[in-house]
Amino acid sequence: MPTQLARKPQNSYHHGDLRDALIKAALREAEQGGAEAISIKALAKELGVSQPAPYRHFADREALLAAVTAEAFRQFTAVLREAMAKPSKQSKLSRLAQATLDFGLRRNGIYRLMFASRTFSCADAGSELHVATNETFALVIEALEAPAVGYLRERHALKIWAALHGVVMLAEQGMLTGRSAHTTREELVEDFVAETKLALEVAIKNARRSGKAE
Amino acid sequence: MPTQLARKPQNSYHHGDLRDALIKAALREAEQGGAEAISIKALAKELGVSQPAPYRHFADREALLAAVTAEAFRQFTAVLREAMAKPSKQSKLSRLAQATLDFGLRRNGIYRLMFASRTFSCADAGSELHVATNETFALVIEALEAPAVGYLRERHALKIWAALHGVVMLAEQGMLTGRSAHTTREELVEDFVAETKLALEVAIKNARRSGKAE
DNA sequence: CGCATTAAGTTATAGTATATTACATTGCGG
DNA sequence: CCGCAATGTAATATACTATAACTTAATGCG
Repeated sequence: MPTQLARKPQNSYHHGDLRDALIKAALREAEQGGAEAISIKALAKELGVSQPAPYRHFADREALLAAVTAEAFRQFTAVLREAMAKPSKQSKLSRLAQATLDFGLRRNGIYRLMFASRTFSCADAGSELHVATNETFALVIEALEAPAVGYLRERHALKIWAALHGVVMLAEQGMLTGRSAHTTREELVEDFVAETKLALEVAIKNARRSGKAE
Repeated sequence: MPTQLARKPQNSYHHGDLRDALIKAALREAEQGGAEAISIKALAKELGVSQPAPYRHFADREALLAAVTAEAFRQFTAVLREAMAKPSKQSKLSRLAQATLDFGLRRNGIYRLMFASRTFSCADAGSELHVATNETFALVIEALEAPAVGYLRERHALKIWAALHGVVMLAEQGMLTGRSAHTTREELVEDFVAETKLALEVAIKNARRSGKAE
């Protein structure tokens, strides 16, 4: 028998909270195999309901993936927030960066799911998924620990995010290992962190100077 | 052995060059929808052969994807090489970087296929796919226009590659547009190019100094 | 040249997935 | 208590991967 949630009636005709259970179970499946490992049929069987039951809660597979991806982003954000909160010798940005790498590699199936491209660009602007990613991005900006000077924070947040994303993606498929045995992933990430800090500092100084000059 | 026919004998029982035709047709399909858009069945129908025919040339779908991905990497490498070859005011690295962005966005389905993670890590070391990616990486190193000093070139090549990859991936799914309307993708890429040049220059200088000191 | 061998197709079929339709059950508000 | 919407089930259509068993064409060798 599938592991039921303790929340609602176990033996009843209705599941009780199928939608939530589907998302959680799908996340477990995606942990290893990414989005491809998520099968509506398999999830239904695991949760002890008929195959069409999930379609009461999600229009199609894409809709389920979008919800799962949003939940994954929320968990990601929570992990980053925790990493940034705990006291450490490292800077906030460094902790966020290393936590990103760690999340991306440890939970690589989920990470791949999060950036699987189709789901995000198909979702509309106000959607649950967009809200979730915005929160993640806000955290990256916060990690910069920089004052708001024009659009500089956003720009550098985008840059470090892109760079981290690239490292995680290349590392995930083993394109890093073997190319340069002398450089670890962590070192690459720390390089990007250092360059980001430096570039941001310089940019802010320039912006202030030209701002005063006006 | 007779040289392969460029065109298929249409009336013949045998296709003539089904393997190659499959790869080319699959690339066309992937252009829009990525790896998911590649269906053995659909390809067979399009090429006018029975559904199981492709299995004479590829053990399973994964094997086909690996071959298609390798071909995509070769095309990618060719595009980069061309961009680097033509005379320009820009540096080689800048041209390679912008060409990467352009390829990644214009042919985004193919680009996603190339970095779809599973195919690469499943292939073994000497495979066609690994050879193809190694060639791409060699081109990135070449674009740095730096002397070989220890593992510095490899390291910085990895960094710029990861950064570019991150920009392309985020841009592809629309995670860049809307976040910072003031910064274009091209500017982000150029930023990374500039930082890479600077960092590499400094690193080489340091390495030479400490090398002489020893 | 005749013939075995093999590469490269074919039809038929099994297995699994998504998704739709029509019907059944439950619990809740009026 | 009744109506009804929410949520489940059964049955089914469609699509894709993959295998098995058979057929055809080309090749190489005595």
